[in-house]
Amino acid sequence: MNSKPMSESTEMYLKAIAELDDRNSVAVARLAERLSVTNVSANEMVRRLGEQGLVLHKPYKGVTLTKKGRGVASNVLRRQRLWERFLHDHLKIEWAQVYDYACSLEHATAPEVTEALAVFLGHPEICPRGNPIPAEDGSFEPLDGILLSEVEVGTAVRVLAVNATATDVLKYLQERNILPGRELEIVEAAPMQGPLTLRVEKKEVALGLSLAKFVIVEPI
Amino acid sequence: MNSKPMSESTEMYLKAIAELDDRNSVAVARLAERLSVTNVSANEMVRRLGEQGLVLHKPYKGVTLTKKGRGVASNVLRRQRLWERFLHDHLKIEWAQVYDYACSLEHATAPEVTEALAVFLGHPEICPRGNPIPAEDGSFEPLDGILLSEVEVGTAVRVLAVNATATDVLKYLQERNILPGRELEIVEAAPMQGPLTLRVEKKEVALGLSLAKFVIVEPI
DNA sequence: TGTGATAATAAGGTTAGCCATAACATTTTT
DNA sequence: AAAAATGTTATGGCTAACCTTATTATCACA
Repeated sequence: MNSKPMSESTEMYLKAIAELDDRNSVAVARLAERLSVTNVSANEMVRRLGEQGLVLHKPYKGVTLTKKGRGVASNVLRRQRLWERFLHDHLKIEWAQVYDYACSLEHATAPEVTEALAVFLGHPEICPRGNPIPAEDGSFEPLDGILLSEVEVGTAVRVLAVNATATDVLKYLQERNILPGRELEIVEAAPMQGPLTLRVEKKEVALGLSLAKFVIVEPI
Repeated sequence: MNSKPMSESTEMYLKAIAELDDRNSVAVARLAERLSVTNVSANEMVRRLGEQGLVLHKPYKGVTLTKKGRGVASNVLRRQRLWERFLHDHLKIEWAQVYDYACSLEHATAPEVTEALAVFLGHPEICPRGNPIPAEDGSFEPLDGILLSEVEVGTAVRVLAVNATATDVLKYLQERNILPGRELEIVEAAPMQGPLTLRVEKKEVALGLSLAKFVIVEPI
């Protein structure tokens, strides 16, 4: 086993790559953006991660997790999402804030605690945001849904997951009832990358395309 | 409110002082010992804490928490001990390991999470090691017991709390059933700072004086 | 094919928290 | 009161992650 403790920073980078990754690679600039660091810092860190064999960086082509890196990332996601469940279901913390609080806890959680937590929670399979919780061995089945931003006008869909992580974005979506499990219909899509108009819970709401990219849905 | 986030290191120092403190002051060397850093490092850190108004350091006389420092320390202890309760009562984690795991979690816990946890746990008053859990405002009533090392031979006592923090020490005590709530009798005290012989749960066990100093008891 | 946008690297700086070694100050013990 | 033990400060060094500014490399498109 090569389970030397990873630094918090390392874990955050690997997790961010896993969260952004569409099974392909992630631009270092996207990474920098999500982690709120400069491009230069992200590049430095990516180099370090590469030296540790956690990622593969092809300059100008993006970063990919190695097998080892993916393992660590799954593990982080598992801890993160188990804590999300606990905070939401048992501590009754507001949906939009759960991600953020869980994020702090995840780095402070030993394997034994993680597994005890999983048992306590009854081995949940998805987190409050709708994402699958990786198993202890890192495996999980990816959601098969499509981005809300790519749905045709007139379609009725059900929200599978919300992939945003910033609390303010989550709050915004929560206020508009765009939450896992809810059903909605695309009423209109404004031209020129304009906002969508959705019918949610009998009300019409407008949603910018960039936010719609955070929402994963399936047709119903 | 002066609640800028304290660094993990700062929290650990303040907590250590609070845990060692007999309402008086703590030698910097004791602090260094408990935190496993060199004396030089501890002195440096104490200087920094002094500059922030968290402690008072009288050279050669020890460190004392200021009002502000004590407030922060109480807060850390509250988080620590609430997590201990959770890990022990709900996650069923072994008594001796709870302190250590809780220690990592405490630094990653926002006030809102702390209070939600307190509610979830039903506002417990003592941690699994027997120590009082400070209230949200930092107040708590100190235990009034005496050190096991100072009890007269022949006395029967009840364990109130175990003040050790190192997992191996806790394991050692756990194996010998020296746990909060247990009753025991001092059978013999070897001369020259020698070990105590105790009767615990009908068995006799020997316990070195330095370990006995971790155990707080009350006569019965 | 050249040009503007984007990505990467180079160079030098900052901070917190640690380390070792050595000198100096004080307290405690003899 | 001197010696031994202990505590403190001074110096100089280290590391991980960040930063800024400037330069260079590559890509993508007109």
